[in-house]
Amino acid sequence: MDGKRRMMAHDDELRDMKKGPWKFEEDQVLISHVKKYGPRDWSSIRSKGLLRRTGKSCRLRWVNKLRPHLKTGLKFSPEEERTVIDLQAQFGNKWAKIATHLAGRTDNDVKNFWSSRQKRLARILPSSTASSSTSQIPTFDFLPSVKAPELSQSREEEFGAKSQFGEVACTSPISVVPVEQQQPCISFPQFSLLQPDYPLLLEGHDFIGRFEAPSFLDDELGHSALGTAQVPIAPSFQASGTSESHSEMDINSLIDDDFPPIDLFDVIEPLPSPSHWS
DNA sequence: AATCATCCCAACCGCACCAGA
DNA sequence: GTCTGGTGCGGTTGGGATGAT
Repeated sequence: MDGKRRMMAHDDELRDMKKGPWKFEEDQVLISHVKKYGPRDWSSIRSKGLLRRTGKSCRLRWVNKLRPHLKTGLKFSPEEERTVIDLQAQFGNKWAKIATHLAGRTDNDVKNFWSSRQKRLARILPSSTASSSTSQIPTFDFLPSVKAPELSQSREEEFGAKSQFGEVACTSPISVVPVEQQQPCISFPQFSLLQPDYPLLLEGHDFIGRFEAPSFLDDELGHSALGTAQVPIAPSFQASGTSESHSEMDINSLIDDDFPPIDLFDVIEPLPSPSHWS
C-alpha cells in the first residue's frame, strides 16, 4: 500500500471511530482489557476490534474515570486546594506533575479545578484578566510612611477590622505600608495562600494592585504559609483619603462591607487566635 | 415556572516526545 | 537519519447541573 492509500485508510478508520460519552458496556470492555494486559497497548483495543475508540480515547477514559481509587465526584478539600495552589506556584501548569501529589486526583481534575478557580477570580476581578500586565498599575512619586501591623498586647482591640471581612481570615488591622516598587500599599497582614503576584483590580473601588508573595510574619510566628497581601493604592484612592496620606490611613472607612469578596479567599485556612501569637 | 448565568466535568484536539523499524 | 505509531500532556470545548433572578 502506498503512502496516500495508507493515509486514506487511516482517515476512514478515524471517521469510523466513535466519539462522545462512554457507555457502560464500553467501560466494561476497557476494564476487562486492562485486567488482562494492564494499562497499556491502548491502540490494540481498536486494532482487535474490541472498541471503536482510538487508543488515546481509551487511555483517557481509563486514567480519568475507570482507574481504581479515584475520588470521582468529590470536591477538592481545602487541603487539596492548598496543595494545588502551592504546587502551581512552584511548577506552573504542570497538571500531571501536580496530580501526582494528590491521591485519587487526575491531571484533568487538577486542570479543571484550576481553570474554574481562575474563572471565578476573573469574574470577581474583571479587569485583572483584561490585562494582567502590571504596566497599568499607576506609579507614585511619594511613599506613605510605614505602619506595619504591630502585634502588640492591644491587638485584640484592633481586630475590629475583622468584621469587615466576614469569614475571611484577616486577623490584623489593615495598614498602609510601602513596597519595593515605590507604591503605597494596603497590607492585609495575615492572608495565607494567596496566589503570588496575582493582579488585582477591584471594580467600584479606587485602588488597584497585585498580591505579592510575602512572608514577613512566617518565621516569627511559626505560621507557615502565612503572608501579606499588598495592594498598591491608586491616586484617586489617596486623594479621597485623609490628610494623613503619609501616615496611617483609616482604610476601613474606604472599604465597603462586602470587600473583599468572600470567595476570593475561600482557600484561606483559619488562623490561630491572636491570643496564641507569641 | 421560565430564563439566564455560572459551575463543573467529561471528552476531544493539537502538539511533543520517544522507541522501534 | 527518518519515518511511524504509541503515549502523555496541556489547552479547549460542549453540555448537563445548579443556583439566582
